[in-house]
Parts: sequence; C-alpha cells; structure tokens
Amino acid sequence: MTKKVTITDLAARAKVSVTTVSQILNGKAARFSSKTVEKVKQLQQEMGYVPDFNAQSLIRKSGRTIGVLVPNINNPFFSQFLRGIEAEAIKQDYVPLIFGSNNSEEQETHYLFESVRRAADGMIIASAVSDINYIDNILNQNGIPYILIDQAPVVKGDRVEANNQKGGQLLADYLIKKGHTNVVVVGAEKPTLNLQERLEGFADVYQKNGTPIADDRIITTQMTKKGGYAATAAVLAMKPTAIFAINDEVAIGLYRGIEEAGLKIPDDISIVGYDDIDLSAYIFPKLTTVHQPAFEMGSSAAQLIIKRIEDHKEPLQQVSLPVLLIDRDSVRSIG
Amino acid sequence: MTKKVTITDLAARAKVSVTTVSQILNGKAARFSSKTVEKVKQLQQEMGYVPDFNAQSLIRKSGRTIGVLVPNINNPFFSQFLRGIEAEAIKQDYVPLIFGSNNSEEQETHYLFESVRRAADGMIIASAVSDINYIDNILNQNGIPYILIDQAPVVKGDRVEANNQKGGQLLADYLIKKGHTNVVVVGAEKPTLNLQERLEGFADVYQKNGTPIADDRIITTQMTKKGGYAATAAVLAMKPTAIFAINDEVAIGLYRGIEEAGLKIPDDISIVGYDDIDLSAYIFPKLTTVHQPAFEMGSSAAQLIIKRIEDHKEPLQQVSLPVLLIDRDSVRSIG
DNA sequence: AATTGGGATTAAACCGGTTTAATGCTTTTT
DNA sequence: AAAAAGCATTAAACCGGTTTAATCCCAATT
Repeated sequence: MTKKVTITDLAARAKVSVTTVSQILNGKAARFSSKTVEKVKQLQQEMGYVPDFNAQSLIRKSGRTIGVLVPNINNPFFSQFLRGIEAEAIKQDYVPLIFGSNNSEEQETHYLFESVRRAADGMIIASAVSDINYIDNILNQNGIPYILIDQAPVVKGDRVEANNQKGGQLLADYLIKKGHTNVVVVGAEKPTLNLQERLEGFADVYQKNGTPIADDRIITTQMTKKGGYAATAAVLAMKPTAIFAINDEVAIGLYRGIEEAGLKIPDDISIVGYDDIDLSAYIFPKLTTVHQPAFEMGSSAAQLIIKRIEDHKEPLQQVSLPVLLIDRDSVRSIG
Repeated sequence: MTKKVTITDLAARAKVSVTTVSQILNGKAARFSSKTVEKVKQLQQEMGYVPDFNAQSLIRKSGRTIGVLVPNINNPFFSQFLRGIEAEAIKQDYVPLIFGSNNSEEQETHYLFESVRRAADGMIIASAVSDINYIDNILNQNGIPYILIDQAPVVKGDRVEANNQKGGQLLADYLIKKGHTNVVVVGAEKPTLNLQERLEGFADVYQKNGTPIADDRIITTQMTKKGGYAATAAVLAMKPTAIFAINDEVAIGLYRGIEEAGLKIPDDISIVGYDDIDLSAYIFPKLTTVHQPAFEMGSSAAQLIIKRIEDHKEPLQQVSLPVLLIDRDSVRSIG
C-alpha cells in the first residue's frame, strides 16, 4: 500500500496553500478562480486524496456516530429495528455503534460509558434495565442527546413509541370476543416500561370486562424462546383457555412446550403474541399477534436523534407509530 | 452540561505541563515523582477528565473500529455471528461497524468505501456478492487488513471457516442412509463460495452413491424464509422424498409452503436445513440440520483480524471450526 | 572545582485537517 | 489621485491530544 495522501501533499503539488485545497474541497470555492478549482479537483482524483476521517472528527468535534443500545441483537424484533436505524443513519452519513446489553445492567453501563468515551453524537436506547435517571445523568453530563424507545423518559425528551397500551387492549378485546376469560399472561421478570404498558392495557380491559386477571396468573420469565419454553409447565398447570405471551419470541417457546405436552394450538389452548416478527407468519399455526413497525421505529428514532444532534434547539418531538392486530390462526372461539 | 475538560485544563490546575499529564495517564509514569503522579490522578477524578477519543484516534492513526459486512442482520445465523464479533471486539477495546449489504453489490461497494473513509482498522467480510479481487484491491490499496468468512480468499490471507464441504457430505450421508435418493436441493441464486461448497459436498456423495443429482433438481431462490416459501411449488412439482434447503431460513419457508400444500413433514416429505439457528429446535417438527458455530465463528474472526491489525507480520492463520449434524425430526426413513 | 549522571519535568513538533483574519492586487468610486 | 471595494489567496491559530528531544537541578565522581 502506498502511503496515505494528505492535504499537504496535494497542496504542494498544486502549488497552493492547504487552506485553498480545504476550501475548495468543502465547496466553499465561490471565491477561487476556476483555474485553481479545476487544478485542485483534478489532482484530488489523480492522487486519490480522501480527507482523514479522524482529523475531521477532531476538529468538527463529531465522528458522526450514534450509539445504539438494544437488549439483544438476536431477537428478530430488534434486528429489524436495527435495520431501520442503519438505513436512516447511513443516508445521513452517520454510522450506528451497535451494542447488545443482554439485559445485564453491568453491560448496559459499560456500553453507555463506551459510547461516551467514543464521543457518540447521540444515542438510541431500547434497553434500560438500569435506572433511567442514572442514564439521563451520564448522558446529560456529557452533552449527548438520546432517545428512549418505548420507554417514557422520566425527563422530557424526544420519543418514539408504538402504543403499547393500545396493543394490549387490542389483544384483550380480541380474546374476550372469542370467549376467553380464563387467561394466563407470560411476562418479563424485569419488565421495561413498554412491557408494563402492554400488560396494563391488557389487564385494564379484562378488569372492565368484570373478569380481572389475578396477580398469580401472571407468570414471569426471560424474554426468549427458551424463557417461553421454560414457563410452559407453570402456565399449563393453571389450565387457561388462552395465553398472552408478552412477545412473539416467548410465544414460540410456548408453542414448543405446548406441543410437547401433547396439546394442540388452538384446539386445546389459544395463544397470542406481540411484535409480529416475520417468523410469526411461518410457524404452525400462524400466530395471532400485534404488529409493531420495527423497521419504521428504527428509522424514526434515527431521524429524530439526528435532528436533535444537529440542532439542539429543535422543538421536542414524539413519534407515535400505529400498532395493529394481526388476526391469524392461534386462537379459537370458545363457547 | 459543563464544557468538556481537556488535558490542558487539567495540566493548568495541577500546575504541570500537558506532557506530564499525558505521560502519567498513559502509565509511563515511571520517571515522575509519586507526589506529582498522585496529584494528577487525583485531579483527573475530581475534574472527570476523559481523553478525547477523536484526538487520540488522530494521533494514533486508529479509531479502533472493525468494519463488518454481512448480507443481512436479520438472519439469525448472522445475528449470532455478530454477537460473537461484538463480544470479542469489545473485550479488546474495538468496536464493530456493522453493515448489512442485503446482497446488493451496490450497497456492498458503498459500505466498503464507507469503511475505508472511516478508517476502519480492519474488516470482517461475510458477504461478497462483488468480485473478491475487487474487494481485495480496494482494501489493500488502503492498507486495511480483512478476513473473509467462509469464502476462500483468492489472495492468501487469514481465514475462518466451518467446513461446508463436510457439512454437505454429512447431510447427504444421512439422507442416503435413510433411503432418500430422490432429492431436490433449494439453493441460492447467486451462491457465495460457502454455499457452493455446501452443495458440492452434498452432490459428491450422491454422485459416488451412484444416484447423482441432476442439474434441474437444484432450484434457486432467495436466502430467506420468503424465498423458501416461494420455491415450494417448484420443489413439490418434482415429487422428491426429501429436500435439502441450503440454510435453515429457507427450510422454514418451505415448511410453511409444504404445510399449505397439505403435506406433512416428515411423513409425506423429509427436509434438512443448514446452520442450526436456534429456531430450528422450536419449529414443528424440529429440523434436522448441520450446526455451524456462529458465535464462535464471529469471535474467532474478530480475534484473528485484531491480531492482524496489531501485527501485520503475524503468520497467516486459518481457523477451521467443526460442523456437526444435528439429528432431529424432519426426516423419516423410507424404503 | 569541574565533570558526570540521573531523576523529574517540559518545550516544541506533530497528527491532518478547518477556519478566521489577514494580505496583496486590481478595479471602481469619489 | 486617493480611498474604497472586490477578488484570489494564504498565514497562522486551532482542535486535543502524544512523543521526541531537550532542559533543569542536584547528588555523586574524578
């Protein structure tokens, strides 16, 4: 590899100052003679000059990066969400630094500090097992704007959400209409706010229906397929007619457990999920669930945070994306 | 937010030179009096000084980043692979810049240049729809070491692979033992080398068995669930007793298509996949497939590229990870 | 007393750019 | 003919660090 061409090299060969080169290449060429402009641009091609990114970052005080914290890259909802972020970020010449916290407070903190150290211009946080005030503190202290996904910020700030309360309600209405009042919920051990809301919306409807959900009918587990699978025994022991799995991953785990218990969905037991990961239309039977626009949530989040980065005075924005009940085959009507 | 503390501020308050501060904080403190060392460290805490990452990157000519190119973040195999990279990279104070090419040559090229522009210290490339020589050229020209996953580099270089040839053979042996000679393969439209090898290993065994697989029995489609689903009709039209789906995602798409065609797996038709994504143990019936150690492939790749980054003279390394047939329930014995 | 040798510290150059405030030269304007 | 205005260009400061090559001071040698 040939040694890297610097702006000084280019200036020398063009017999002009580095200032001139810099100005021209940054489009502030209005005041230069077209002869000079041509010469410089020509040489740039010839020598293959590309400005040093780190040098630019230093002086501009920005490396055009966005720190992104999710619980788990592996969850299809989040990987879709990340795709949305990536698409929008790249479009605006930013790059996401993606971190998976695995729901560990320790890792979350570590990644938070890593983002700070690397001088991320902003952050998108879809995982917050730690205290939100704590996060807010660290980030504020370092002047890094951030946006919480699906978690109402304690402090006011930009926000992207898909109405979880509503999603829960949709599901409850649906289940009640199909005759299911004997229901078990499989939720998170340490629920983030969005999960809480999801559950609240769900429980509210049942409450109003005169068939409230008792506390012991909410079983908690990890938000993974494995977690769902592990919860099966406890769930079935309560003999519900329907299960609300707080997300699709958990539902898939339950599918497996239920199958192995010799039961059939939806004939013997009904189940609904949440997220509408693309897989949910492939499993048997197709899962009835609430669609969250993961990709759009990602791209909106990126859009918002970039706006905030580039203009700290922008008025606060809240993007609320619609949720939608996807009626498929995992619930049957009962008498 | 209070304005950022610089090394100059700290030096001023400690009444020493910035050199002193820099040396001490970088552990080259051997020659400083313990009094000075203490004072500086004390003040660092007090003032919350953190060296500016961009400034460090400039002078060190490294931002400690690794560009990572995968076809699709959404594919569970790759998201697992990415987790492996992340874990190892972070451990060594690097950060991955993750890009999904979506198998588009255009995007791939774009991300390649983006990595170059951002001065990635190295790259891990698990997606190569473009000509490998082309990639090699760009990266070499810029002195960026890279490592190809599962793709034999045209030029010699470090390599991480899980033996695809072997994986294909395993599957073929298995299928033949179960009596399946009437087989259809569902492969990629633009197969990368690993997919080709997978298929070669598979076809070789059938060849040697005296029951070669005719060219028209290889159906190509996209490497997604949707792609698998879309291929169903063509596959079933050939009335095979077994299907080899070139990866699990495709297999899942086929599951759906087969179910909708009113057929039952494995009673009416058998199917095997490749990758052993965690989902394959959850679907019905559980999928027989070849396990690839995605996480380990990621962490090995990261380890290798970091070694290469930090010492360009290191001897070339090839890591070959074992593949393993996972015998589950999607194939029945016939004959 | 002059020289040597360390230990402790720092001035200054440098990394590769961007930006502000000049500096010359012409050309107009008064 | 002097002053003002315009155009093209650049010197120099700066971003926030790291590193090399001094410098300073005092104790130990010769």
